[in-house]
Amino acid sequence: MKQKYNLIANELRRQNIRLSHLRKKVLEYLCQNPNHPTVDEIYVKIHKEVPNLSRTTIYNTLHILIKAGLLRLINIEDNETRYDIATQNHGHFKCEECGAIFDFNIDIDSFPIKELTGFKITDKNVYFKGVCPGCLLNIKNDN
Amino acid sequence: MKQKYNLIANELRRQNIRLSHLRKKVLEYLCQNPNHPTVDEIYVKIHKEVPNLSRTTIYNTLHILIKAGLLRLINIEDNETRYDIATQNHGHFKCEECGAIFDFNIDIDSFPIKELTGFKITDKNVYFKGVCPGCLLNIKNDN
DNA sequence: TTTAAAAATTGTAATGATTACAATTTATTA
DNA sequence: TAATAAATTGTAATCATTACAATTTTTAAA
Repeated sequence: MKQKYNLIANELRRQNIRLSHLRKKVLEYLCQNPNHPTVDEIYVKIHKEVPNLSRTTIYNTLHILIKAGLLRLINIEDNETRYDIATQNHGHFKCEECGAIFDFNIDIDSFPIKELTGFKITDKNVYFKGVCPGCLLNIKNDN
Repeated sequence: MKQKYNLIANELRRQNIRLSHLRKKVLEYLCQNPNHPTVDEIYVKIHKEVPNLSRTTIYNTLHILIKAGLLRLINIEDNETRYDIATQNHGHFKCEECGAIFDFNIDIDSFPIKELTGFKITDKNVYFKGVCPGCLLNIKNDN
């Protein structure tokens, strides 16, 4: 958590992007909650400590982090955008029962795709959907 | 094109989903334009032939096809939802310069992910982003 | 063929996330 | 301390999608 925060803080400094008080808060939240939060989840939490916080600030900060290559935007459902500070090579599984998102390791680079030779690839995403073991159990028990 | 249309029409019949005049139009469009259209692209085209067409009808039809497992919703950007009638196992590459989406073959099932044992997986998606060869060439020539 | 019920379609209004932007506040530098 | 730049706020606009009641069309039965 703390290591990741420091790594990102350093990278921002290197890119001459100021880490203001509110941006620190957002970055702390993202590092402490790597559970792919929505904008609203971030806003509601920080708003408790900073009552006159604007949603626009959250959007601004997230956009800056994305532009700096330090945050990844996750599009699984078309009506909810989520953010992921863990930028290692991994996929996402979304449970359609409880809504939780699970990370899983997958080395996408190990499949060279010959149809994409000559393409410049800057971003690779894998996401699965289905039902997680916990919800599968609940569904069974309900019957 | 025609084969795919017939396959889907049969499956709809099997599921007791009526293929009305407008639904036929939408399905024809999707089969003839497997280039991952947006709702608006579909609407604008069919609206030319059917002037008093409602957008809601397009949404309804697409939802019905998705529910029947015959259409796939693609979320790459968070502000544009696209639809894909080709349901074979393939990935999508989106060019961030020209916006085009390219299909590529990838056999996702060939990577068993041990972290997801016990999960019920119903949907697997892979998408990449970057710049396509055509746009790479244009960028080079502009300099 | 006529009629009643069911399904499809329309069109308007509501929703809700995101963005635009001008005004204000805060931080930085000379 | 003053001048400048950057960050933040808050309201209004945008835009895709959904909700829903009214209307039209289709289906199936009498």
